[in-house]
Amino acid sequence: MKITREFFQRDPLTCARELIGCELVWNQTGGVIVETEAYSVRNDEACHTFTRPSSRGFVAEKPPGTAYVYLNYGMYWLLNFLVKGGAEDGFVLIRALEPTRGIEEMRRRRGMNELKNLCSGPGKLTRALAIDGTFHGQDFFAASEPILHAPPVPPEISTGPRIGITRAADLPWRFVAAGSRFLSAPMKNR
DNA sequence: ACACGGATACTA
DNA sequence: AGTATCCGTGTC
Repeated sequence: MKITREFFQRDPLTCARELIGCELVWNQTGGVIVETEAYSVRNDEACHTFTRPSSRGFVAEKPPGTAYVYLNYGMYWLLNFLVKGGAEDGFVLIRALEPTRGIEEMRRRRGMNELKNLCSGPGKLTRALAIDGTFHGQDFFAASEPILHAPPVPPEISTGPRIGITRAADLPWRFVAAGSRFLSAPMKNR
């Protein structure tokens, strides 16, 4: 089932949860999303909109579902989707995939053989799918080819605190496919 | 444990 | 122009 723009016209927590299990495909490479994080424009000091005026402008101007891609630590592109038009605006960060498409091509781009290491992190999966800064602001729902597909059956989900942040580090806004071996880090039980 | 690396947004 | 911070990864 194809994901439409309306999917992203809800709050970030709902979108982050329901993206787990969806297949993300770009140019014959991709996988099933097994880890996401929600970021909210309101009451979330970890969201880019809290410290970046350019990010607030992005939310104001772009339609829901737009790709928000930025360079972190000077080396790794991180992929988010803009969530807008529901109870809260914000972003969903895509943190890990279970590889399904173009595995040999992703192995080449990553210089890695082990399947569980290809897309098990937000910086890894963008490199595997060849996503970079040119994707920032791109509206995938204006294109003909869908890049997101909903699963026939929603997977079981675990939640916990987000990874790698300093502000609002206590909020349990990380979502993973329960028991997946393709995560960026193990989920703490709660 | 540590180095790597650059955009963004501050200060002045 | 100088500084602080940042949603990470591979190798040490």
